[in-house]
Amino acid sequence: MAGTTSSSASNAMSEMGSSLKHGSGDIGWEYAELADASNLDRLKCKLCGKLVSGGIYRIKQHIAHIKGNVAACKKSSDEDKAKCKNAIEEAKSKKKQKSRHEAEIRQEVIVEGDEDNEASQGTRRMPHTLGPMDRFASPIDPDSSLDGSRKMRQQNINDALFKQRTHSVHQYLARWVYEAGIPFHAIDSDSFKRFVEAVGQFGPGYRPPSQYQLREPLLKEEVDRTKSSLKKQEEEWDLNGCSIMTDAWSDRKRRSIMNLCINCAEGTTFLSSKEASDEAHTGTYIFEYVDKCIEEIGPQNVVQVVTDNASNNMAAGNLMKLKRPNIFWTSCATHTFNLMLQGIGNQPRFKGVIEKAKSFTIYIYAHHKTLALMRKFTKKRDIVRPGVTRFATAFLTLQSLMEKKNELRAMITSDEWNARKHAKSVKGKTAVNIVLSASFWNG
DNA sequence: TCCGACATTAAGGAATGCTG
DNA sequence: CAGCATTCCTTAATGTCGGA
Repeated sequence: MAGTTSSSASNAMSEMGSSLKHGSGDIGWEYAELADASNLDRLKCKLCGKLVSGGIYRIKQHIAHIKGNVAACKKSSDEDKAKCKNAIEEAKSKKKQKSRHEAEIRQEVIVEGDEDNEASQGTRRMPHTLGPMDRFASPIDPDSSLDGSRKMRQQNINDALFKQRTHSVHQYLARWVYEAGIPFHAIDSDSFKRFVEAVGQFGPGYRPPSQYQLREPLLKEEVDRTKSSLKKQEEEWDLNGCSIMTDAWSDRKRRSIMNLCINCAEGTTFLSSKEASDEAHTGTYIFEYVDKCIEEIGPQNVVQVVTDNASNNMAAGNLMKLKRPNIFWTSCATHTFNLMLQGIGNQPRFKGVIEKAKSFTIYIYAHHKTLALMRKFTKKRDIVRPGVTRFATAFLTLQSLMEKKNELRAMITSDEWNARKHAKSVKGKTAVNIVLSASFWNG
């Protein structure tokens, strides 16, 4: 769609012989126009009419009489030459500036107590421009003499110096972590350690990949690698079979997500997930999704499917039984347990207490001041809050309330509590009544 | 609910590399 | 050195989210 409109637009433009079409303000367009609307690399020099392929850059070279890729334009004036030359130089200097900036950043890096700093600065340029031979050099620094001396020195380095240097590297690392908002635990990951070691082995002048490299080629490589590393698991599937586990949940944006994981003796793998907000989670829907995945893995490998006990899942289970009678449809034990707790919780005797506890905790957490007050009295400990789906937490809440019984009672009878204006509201009073009532605590 | 600051994605274009 | 392919970068469009 977009392609057709843009090409028709460029048609119109080239008819007008205008360079406007290219939103780029590149000066080259003053001297060239598209020779062929469909081929952006094929350009015609406005001065001598020469056809040049290879894009606007070569037009500039053509005008500026820069040899190597195109024949020089015979009709360009000195002014034109200068203009294009400037444009090229400018772009080049811009690039240079960028790399110089980068180099400067590198230069700034001084690892304290690094007495061969001077020496390495001298050689820094060398690895910067890798020659053709570097390709064949061993992954470890090829310059053995330099490398050897450095290694020796590191071994002989005295403790204090070593510490100092480590510290100064730490600082650079920490700054990066803070600036970029890297989660702290990232530092513990093995891949990070490998990375650090790799940089160390590379020596000075390592250039990190660009954003582009990171998100396109490198990512693709990594995906392939991961896939191949899962080969082992797939073999295990073939050998001993596997189970599929599924669950649906809502993320923080209230999007509904369905997950499928595969479990086998080798471990658990995430298989796929699906955003299913706009689909009703009917049994058929779930069944189709799971069935598709079974098809992918190979029906002969799948032993069972594990789900929670929601009725739609049970419906899906029935469908599955019809289509694939040899696959077990198992409901999750935890969920069964959860349902049991829920059943207990619904009995009138517990229900009242739970309701009271709920309204009390909700009140506390609804206002930040009451919350702060509560934390003060309970010494920073929170009350476990009831989740809607996980019924066990209702009981955990009760337990945690019991633990803090005395603190809570002290809190609501304190002056600080009474000074709060919420305390006089209806909800506040209800909360107080709950905590003070013996029937609540005694169940 | 509207705005502004960012983040993410997609597409276009420049630069460069390779080959005959 | 022309022609084509590939890589890289920039820009424009679009999406997201917190705060007024």
